[in-house]
Amino acid sequence: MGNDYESSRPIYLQLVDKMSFRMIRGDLKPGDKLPSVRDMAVDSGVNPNTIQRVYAELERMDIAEVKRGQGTFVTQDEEKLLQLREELKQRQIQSFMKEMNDMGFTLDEIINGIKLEFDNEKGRD
Amino acid sequence: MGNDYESSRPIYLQLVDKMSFRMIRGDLKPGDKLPSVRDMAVDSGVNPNTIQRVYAELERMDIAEVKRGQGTFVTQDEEKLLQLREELKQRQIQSFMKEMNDMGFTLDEIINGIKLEFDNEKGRD
Amino acid sequence: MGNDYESSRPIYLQLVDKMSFRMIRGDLKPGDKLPSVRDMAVDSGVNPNTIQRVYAELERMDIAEVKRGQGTFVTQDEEKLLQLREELKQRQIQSFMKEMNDMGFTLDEIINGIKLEFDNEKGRD
Amino acid sequence: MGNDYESSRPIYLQLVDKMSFRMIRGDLKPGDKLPSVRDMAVDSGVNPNTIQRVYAELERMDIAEVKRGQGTFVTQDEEKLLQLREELKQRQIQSFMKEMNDMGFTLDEIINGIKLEFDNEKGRD
DNA sequence: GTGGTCTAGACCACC
DNA sequence: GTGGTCTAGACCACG
Repeated sequence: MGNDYESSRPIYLQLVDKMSFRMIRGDLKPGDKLPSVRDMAVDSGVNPNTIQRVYAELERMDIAEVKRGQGTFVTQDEEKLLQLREELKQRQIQSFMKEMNDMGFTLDEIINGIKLEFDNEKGRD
Repeated sequence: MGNDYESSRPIYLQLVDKMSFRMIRGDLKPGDKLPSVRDMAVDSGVNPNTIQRVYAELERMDIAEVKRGQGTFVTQDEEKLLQLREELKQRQIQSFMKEMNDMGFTLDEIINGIKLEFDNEKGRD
Repeated sequence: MGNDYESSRPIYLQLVDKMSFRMIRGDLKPGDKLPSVRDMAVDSGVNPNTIQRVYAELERMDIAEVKRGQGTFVTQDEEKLLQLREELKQRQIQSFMKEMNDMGFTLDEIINGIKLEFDNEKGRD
Repeated sequence: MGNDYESSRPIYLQLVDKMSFRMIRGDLKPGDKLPSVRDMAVDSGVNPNTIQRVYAELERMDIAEVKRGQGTFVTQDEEKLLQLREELKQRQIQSFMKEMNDMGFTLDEIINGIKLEFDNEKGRD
């Protein structure tokens, strides 16, 4: 039954993640302007209020700044972005390692499996 | 009211995972009897039909065998369990690596982060 | 309540067979939409859950595809259908031959009897 | 009460079939004595009245003769047995061919499939 | 006792 | 509208 159900994590948080990813990847650089609330609402097929909430959350995380009348921008504070990058990395790794540990996999198995997967991915390019 | 959103993955699939984990960890060994449908339903706080579906799925995966009137048992075929273990490992790794790749982390960053996390975990024992 | 249960083969499997037959006969062609779960439930005088199980089984057999919100469709993979056709053919033949063998009929008797029956059928057209 | 009900065909008719099969196979030859009603009732785990009905039916079919005080015997009339054999053969074939026809198989496909199955069976001896 | 099937009716996610 | 999940409770076959 090819069900996805990837996660019922609230849409606004999914969008927060998506924007965070773009920032720490460098797709969105310090000082870059984010799409307008209205544009992003249309692009995401979502209510503008939801985007409003996304931008508010990004500002609360100190990685975006809202300038009234101009729009929303990626923070100029590069340090903040690096910090977020590290946090996200370790958060992902921690939950991954907990699961793998619960299933009884050893460190070697995990690292070998990761290298294998990495090579496979590279091969597909 | 007070929704968790912990995961909307269907309960029956969560339980399939849970039982699979126990088998590949060795908590449940080949030939072991699984709890009766009704017992597990009570233990899991779930309807017996849901457990029935779980056991049917485990049988479809060839990792459990149903003996009518006697109960449901872990397969005797150890090979099947090892196979499942590898599949689950690579499945977990694949989804993890996809996410990390999307966030722009390098292989070295990931492996170093994992070793770090592993040492921290060990330190807590 | 006037239950039939004419054969003790579960209703959902009888319906799986019925749909399989229609597909391998070509009454239902690749890409054709199957009746909605609710419609078929009414037509068959059966609970929608039973039909749901039928469609899940057809999908598991890779001869139907579920498109969420749109309906259930015969697979586009014609190869799969031909494969199923062969399987069903040999399954029917096997159970027939077992019975005939139990009754002590020879291969020649069987084949001659079949040709005779075939000619009679043709004659009735 | 160890009831089977495997098929909902009445038990007495199932037993009639079973005895017929033995006769046309030659396991029971013309003039052979059938088990006593009481013995067969015990063997079959069935009420003696049911066996009474079986033997009555076999007599009605002219393939068994009841001799009061002596028991029930396979008919001496070999012709009758051959006739029954033909009837059963054609009855089986007819229902088989109807099914195969409904599924859309050609005569050639059927005959080839049967020869294939026959060779496979022989190989297993 | 065991698991297997089926119904009735509810609520959800997707389009 | 579509299918997917889950509950509650019934009855069945098997041992």
